[in-house]
Amino acid sequence: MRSQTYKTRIGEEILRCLEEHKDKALSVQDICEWLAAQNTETNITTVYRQLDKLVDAKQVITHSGSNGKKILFQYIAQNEECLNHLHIQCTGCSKIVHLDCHESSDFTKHIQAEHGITLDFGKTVIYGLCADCAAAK
Amino acid sequence: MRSQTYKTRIGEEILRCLEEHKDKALSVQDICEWLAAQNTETNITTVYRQLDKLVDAKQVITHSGSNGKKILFQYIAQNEECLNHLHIQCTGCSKIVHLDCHESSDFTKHIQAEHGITLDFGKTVIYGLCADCAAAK
DNA sequence: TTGCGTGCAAAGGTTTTGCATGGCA
DNA sequence: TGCCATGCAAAACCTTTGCACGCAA
Repeated sequence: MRSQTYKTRIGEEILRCLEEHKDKALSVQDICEWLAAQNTETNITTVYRQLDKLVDAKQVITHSGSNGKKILFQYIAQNEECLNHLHIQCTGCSKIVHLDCHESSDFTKHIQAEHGITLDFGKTVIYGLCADCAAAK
Repeated sequence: MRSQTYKTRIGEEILRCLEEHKDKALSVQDICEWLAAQNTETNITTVYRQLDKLVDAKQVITHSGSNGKKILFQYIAQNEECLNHLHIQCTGCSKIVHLDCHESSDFTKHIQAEHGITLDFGKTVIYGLCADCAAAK
């Protein structure tokens, strides 16, 4: 349990980075480089630790990437709404699509009712290719 | 491009291991230990290389685990049928459920038609808690 | 002043690579 | 015999941890 949290420049910049890339999947490396480009050089360790705090505070959700090697830190969940629907990430442009339509919630209910499984939206990322990337091929 | 492939004892044992655990997610470590238990001691490097070949040959699909650290090697896709439906892994017992019902294919079609995204079944694992594990809590 | 945040270095774990040797065809 | 497969060691990579110092409150 964390008793208190200080507000620091780096912490705020990381949040800003995540907010500005809400629909993109970022790696820790990406965040570090973005910070550097903003003249906020920092150690990668600090990024990891800040992200841990943000995850604790439920402001950010983390996943492992489809490549299996690097963990990708994803979008910011402002009022936890992202914990109530599925997400798709385009394997081409790594854009995130939020599935908050009712067909998806029907699907979720079906999984629950027929297969007995309660989905974990915070851990799941569905991969696919978006129309733009498909057209670009 | 691989010009040829030899059939070796270790290669066959790894396939057997995957077949016998079709509904479980395995780590490379797990496979190694299973082999050792079958009196087929081997180097972990060999397992990695065999799995690479199996992936090339589309006999196996690999994913990164939900924890984000270890890659889990999953089931074997005998005639690629697993590349045509989604999979759910229980975060409790790591059992794999194959979603080959038509509600799922309706969902897939919806994603395609309304969101313009073609799902990548080979890269996607949906996470959730199965009924047994939920009851055990 | 107190104690969390940061940076650096080192450790830990997983996966990949290089090279010599072994084994299938 | 010709190549691919294997084993061992080392390297590469990502993430975590320890410790001293800096900085917010």
